[in-house]
Amino acid sequence: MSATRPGNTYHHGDLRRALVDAAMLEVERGGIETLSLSAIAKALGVSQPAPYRHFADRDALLTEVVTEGFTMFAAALKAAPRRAKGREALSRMAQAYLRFGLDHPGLYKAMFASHLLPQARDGVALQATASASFGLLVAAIEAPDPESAQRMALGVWASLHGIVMLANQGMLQDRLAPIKLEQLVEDALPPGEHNQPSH
Amino acid sequence: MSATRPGNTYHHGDLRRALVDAAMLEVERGGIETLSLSAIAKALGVSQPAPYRHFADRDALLTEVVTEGFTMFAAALKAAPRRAKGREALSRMAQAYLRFGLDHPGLYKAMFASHLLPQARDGVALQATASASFGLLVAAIEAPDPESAQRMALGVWASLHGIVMLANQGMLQDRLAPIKLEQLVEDALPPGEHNQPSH
DNA sequence: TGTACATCAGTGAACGCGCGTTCACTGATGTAC
DNA sequence: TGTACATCAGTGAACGCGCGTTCACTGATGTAC
Repeated sequence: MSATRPGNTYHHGDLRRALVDAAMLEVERGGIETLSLSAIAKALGVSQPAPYRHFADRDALLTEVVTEGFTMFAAALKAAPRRAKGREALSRMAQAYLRFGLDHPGLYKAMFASHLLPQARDGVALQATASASFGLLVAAIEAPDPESAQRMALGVWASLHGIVMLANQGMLQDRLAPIKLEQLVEDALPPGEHNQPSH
Repeated sequence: MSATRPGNTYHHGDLRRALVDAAMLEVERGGIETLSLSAIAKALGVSQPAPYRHFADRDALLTEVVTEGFTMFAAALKAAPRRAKGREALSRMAQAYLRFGLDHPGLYKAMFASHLLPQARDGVALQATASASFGLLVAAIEAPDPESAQRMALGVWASLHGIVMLANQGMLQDRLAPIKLEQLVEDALPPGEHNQPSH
């Protein structure tokens, strides 16, 4: 009866968990459009209406998937700088951003370019979750005042988002030649104090 | 019998043209996912299978829409600099890019973030069309050598793409405060010779 | 420990829907002579 | 100009499909006494 369902081992075991995992895989494989509740239920060896015991509808399951995506994403950004500080920390965070986007193309697109985020119902909660990640970026920027930091962070975010989306569309591979995506990310960051050499 | 169908005024008038126009409107309104051949046919007062006289399938119609989108896009970029040269020309082109993206959210997303571009069948032709626009961007960049120009253009492109996509998702409006999208675009460009003031 | 009951995660059948697409056709338009 | 024919853009009916979702149900699990 508790909200967190401690040891939920009913009939199936933990269908809710299994649904979210399967949905996440499907979002990665085929994107958000092709995800079908029926197909997932069938794949899990469960009847078609079974998912409705755990999710009000298709979008509710998708929202859960995307929410978990944002959590993973924030964790990746947070962990990236390790002990580094200042400009180096920002660089590592940006590279972690790129890596996450490339490693999870379907999930990333579902998070940042689907109908879920602009939606009235769950969009607000998702927006808040997404904002946490953006906050990490702002905090990693060194700027004279908060407004500059916000502005620079927006620029960096847009760049990273563009790089990830274009790369995942396959639109950069022919044009990169010797240039690497990592270098493109580095170029997108504000210059460091000592104008450090590219690596 | 000519390929261009000179005065095609058969039964409907010009169903092909009408289909593309209606599809473009639908892509703008509801995006690429919700576009339905049947619905469009019905809306045009024509039977459900009529579109198949002009397009092999749904994707063929969508490809046509996106191709026209790229043509409009390239024209907008090309026209933007007017008589300006150098850095000012680049700035105007970038602002035109932003404007196009904001004015045609559904079309822009269909062009740059749909399944069509990475597709084997028509993707190649589309990629070529898209490349023309990117070429305009490269040409507008002043750089010591072609490789630098390419690299800088990729950076600018990614920034613009990110700004457009995030803005159209509604993810920037709460964060911009006094910052304007146009300013964000300006920030994304390489600095000019005289470090000109922002306008 | 044993029994009666409440809860609730699953089932099976069915719904209405709109979709993309195929088919054989019809009838309007264009063309050759 | 008139007729016979070819072309081809449309129609009407139908297909199979998978979808999201609702419903009344069943049977396993958990709980109170």
